Order: sequence, then C-alpha cells, then structure tokens
Amino acid sequence: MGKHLAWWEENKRDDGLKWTFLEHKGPLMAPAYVRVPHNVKFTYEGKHMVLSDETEEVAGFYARMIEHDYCTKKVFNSNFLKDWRRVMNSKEKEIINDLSKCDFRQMHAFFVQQNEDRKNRTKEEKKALKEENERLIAEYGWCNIDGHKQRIGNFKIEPPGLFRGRGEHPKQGMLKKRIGPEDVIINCSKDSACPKPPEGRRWKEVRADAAVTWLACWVENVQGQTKYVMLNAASKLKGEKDWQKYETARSCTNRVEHITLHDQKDGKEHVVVFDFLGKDSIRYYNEVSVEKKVFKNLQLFKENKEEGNDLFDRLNTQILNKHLNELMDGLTAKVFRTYNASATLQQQLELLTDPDAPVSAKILQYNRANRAVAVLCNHQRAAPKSFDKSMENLQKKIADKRELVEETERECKQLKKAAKSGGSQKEKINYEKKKKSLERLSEQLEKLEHSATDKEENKTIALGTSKLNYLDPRISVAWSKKYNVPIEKVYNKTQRQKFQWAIDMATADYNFLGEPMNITKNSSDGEGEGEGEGEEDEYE
DNA sequence: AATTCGACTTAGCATTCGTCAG
DNA sequence: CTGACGAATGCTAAGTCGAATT
Repeated sequence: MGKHLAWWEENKRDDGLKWTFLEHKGPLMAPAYVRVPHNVKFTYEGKHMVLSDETEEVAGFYARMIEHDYCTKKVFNSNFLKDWRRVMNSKEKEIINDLSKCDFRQMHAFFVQQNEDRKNRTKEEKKALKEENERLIAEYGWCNIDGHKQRIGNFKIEPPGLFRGRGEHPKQGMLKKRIGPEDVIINCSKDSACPKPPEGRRWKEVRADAAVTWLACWVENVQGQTKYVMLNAASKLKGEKDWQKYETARSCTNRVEHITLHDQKDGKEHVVVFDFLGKDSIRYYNEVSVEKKVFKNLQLFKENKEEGNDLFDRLNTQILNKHLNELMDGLTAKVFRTYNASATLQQQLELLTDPDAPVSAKILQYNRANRAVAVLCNHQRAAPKSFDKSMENLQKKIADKRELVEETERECKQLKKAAKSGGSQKEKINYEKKKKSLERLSEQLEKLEHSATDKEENKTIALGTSKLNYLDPRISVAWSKKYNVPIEKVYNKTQRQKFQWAIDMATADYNFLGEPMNITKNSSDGEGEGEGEGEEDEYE
C-alpha cells in the first residue's frame, strides 16, 4: 500500500535544518478598510466633520471601545490621541486636539448595530460566510513542508487596531498599524512556487532560511517585536519539539527525583546531594557544594513553587539554568517542571484509578489525578473574575433543582398511592410518568452537584495549561488504553489533534518513569492499521 | 556581565460554537 | 425553536531561552 509514514515515524534529521522544501501561499493580508455610511456622523465640539479615510478608520477603533473600561484610563486616552493625530491630515490635526470634544457615539451605535446584524444573519448568509472562510483556509491555511501538507497556525496578518496590553501597560491605546506586503518577509524554499504579493505590490523580502520554522514575519510597530507566521501545534515541526521535550524530561528524571538539599553538610554550606540508581541499577552518589543562589533556587523547585516575578527574576533563572545545563544537556528549569508534572500525573493515576469502577467514575478519578498534579506543581490561576457570581448562580440552580426534586418526590408518592389502591389505568400511567420525570430530575441534580464540586475544586487551578503543555500525553493515552476509557473523554478534538503522535505511539504499558525509548528508532510495523491518520500529511 | 535579539512557546482574554433546558 | 451558558477556538500579548551584541 502506498501509505506513507506519519512524521513521528520518520527518521529525524540531524543537520539542525528544519526543512528542505517549503511551499505556501503567503499570509492573508487584513481586509481593506470600508468607510462607515455617510449618515453616521462624527462631530467635534458639536460640529459634523467628514474625516479622511485613515483618520476615520482609527476613530472607528476607538469608537468601538467607548463603552470599555480602557477608555476611562488616562494613559489609554492620551496614547490614542497622540497616535490618532499622527494619521490625521493637516486640517484635521488643526481642529482635533481634545478627545473629550469628540463625539463617537453615532459611530459606536453603528458598530453595535453591525454586530447585531451579524448575529441575526440568515441561514444562507451564514452558510455562504462559512464557505468563504473555508475557502480561505483551503488556500492560505496549509503549507507543504518536505512533502507533508501541514496546517499553518496563524496565516492571517494581524489587522490594525488599538494596542491592548495586559495590566497597566504604558503603551495601551497606541495605534497598531496596518501591515502591508512591503512589511512582510517571506520564507520558502528556492525550488517552491513563491507566494505572490497582492496585485501591484511587493514583499519586503523573500528568503530561504531552512534553519527556522517560520513562513513569514513582520515587525509590529508598538513594541517593535517580530511577529511570525508558523505552523500549528498538530504539525510536524511543533510535534517533534513537543516529543523531544518529554523525552528530555524523561531521561533526566532520576537525578531530579533524588536530589536532596542540605544547608550544612560536613562543614560545607549549601550542599546538593545526588543519590539515585542509574542505568543497570548502579548507584550514583555525589555531594556538590553550590552557590547560595543556586541552592535557594533548587529549594524553590523542589518545593514546586511557582516562580512569581518578584521572587524569581530573570537573572536568577539564568544562573540556575546555566548550572542545570552543566549537570545535563537540555536540562532547564522548564524541563524540571515538565518532569514534575508528568511524574506526578502517572503516580496519581496509579494511586487513584480503581480498575473495577465504571467508566464515568474512572474519568472522575482521572480528573482528580490531573488536579492533584496542578496542585502539587502549583499550576495556579487567580480565581476567575466572575467565579463567585457564576458559583452563586450554580448554587441557586442546584437549590431550585433540589426543591423541584423534592416536590416531584411528594407528588410521586401521592400518585403511587392512588395507583396502588386499585387505581385506574390513567392513574397508573400518571404515576409512571411522574416516576420517570423524577428520575430525570434526580440525575440532573446529581450532575449539577458534580459540576459544582468540580468548579469549586478547579477554582484556583489551571488545568488546561498543564494538560496541554506539561503532561506527557503518552501517560494519559496509556491510561485510557489500559482502562478502556475512550480517548475522547480525556482529550477534546484539538488535544487529540495535537497529541496524535502519542495516541498512535503509546501502548497501555507506557511508563514515563521507565527506560526512555530510543528516539531514532524507526517504527516500520504500523502498516496495516489505517486509523489515526488525520487529514494532514496528504502530499506524497 | 549585562542587555538585546530572534525564534519560539505559553497564557489569557474575546469571540464563536454547540448543547441543552425550557 | 430559542436563548443562555459553558466549551472550544482564535487571536495576540507576554514569557522563555540560547545566542549575539554591547
């Protein structure tokens, strides 16, 4: 059969280059600006002004946001006004210099209406729109990398708008400028069909740099950072890196697990003791006196404390990483975390899984193990802003449901009585009906209560992040295979896509803590099994 | 030695989608 | 059939890390 190998079945290249052939259609430029209708007026000091195209466009960015908290902030407003004035023509600039004299309300109302209309689109319109979107993805959303058709993560150039930093960002409100083809550098192989810039335009540059994975890049004007167009997480390059990450964490595992720290030992200060069984069960023992800083940091990691910005500035991380790197190639603070998370998950799963429990209970056990990981590794998040409120809602729902259940129970009892004491056919049917609805309601109540527990337990825990980034997916895959839990219950669609390699690769007996597998080993025996082959990888 | 840079990787908010009760 | 709500997805800011530069 002509079935080709999936990327994780191929031999790895060792020349440091990321590809030999790379072809794509280039990024999709942001749609051109469309003016608001004439009857939508902007006024300054009460006087109607017809703004030039660019001035109107930028005014529109602000108008969309006038109800937002941002627009109450001084920094945001002054940054915006400054940048807005930069795009004005000399006439406009002469007139407009005070934001409080601007009236954006008609524009705002127009955009609100536009959103409303969008929501109320007819079925046909929605369908047409969807199809157009799919067409764009089909054209721009894929690339060919060494014969594999791969999804691109972000093929759309970021459209212009107002910069919204997080927190009290000093640059909030600044104008993020429109990017044109002349700002974009294209990366593709020389023997590929080079992407064409839009009619009458040209790219900033076209290059063929096989040492990097990006397909296009541009420099964003607010912070001066380079933005890249890259493949998505399910793709070859990303997946390979992901795999590598877990392999590194696995092969350094014993040392990390068996480091002990001593403030004082045999007259020396800040001693790190390595003590573990290495390959072939040979004991490795070593005492190393390290710098205080390093020692402190190791302590932090041992305690699984998240490095809050104030606790752990960049300088320290760098020193730590340098030292860790001397201990082992590729070992960084991040890998520590990965190791910790994955090891804990596996241990917790072993501990918590009841092999005889029904599938639903196993899923609960799995989720609990996941949470235990997050707690131990301190993958915390601030409680969501709306947590209390949505919890309150949920509790109210539960209370209401409970009341309903109790009421239905009473009714049910009465009907039962009526049905039993020589009741009519109709009374019996009524009783059966009520019983059914009681069952349904009880189930609903139970489900609600579970979700409340779940929510509460999840309040300050960020599960998704660790699941997606720190936990070796093969552990979860192995677990699901071992206990016959469908993988769909463990990973959603996106996650399944990202971890397809693990789903194919891991068997029920995969052990994260065990002997690392030979990375370069080429599995050639998957031939007969046609499943697991996604829609990607379709070129020959 | 410190800072900046380049290339990713991760995170968190916003929007869209899908489901499910009413 | 509708609309509310939570989950999924999209988008892009922010963090990381090794290398280059100052």
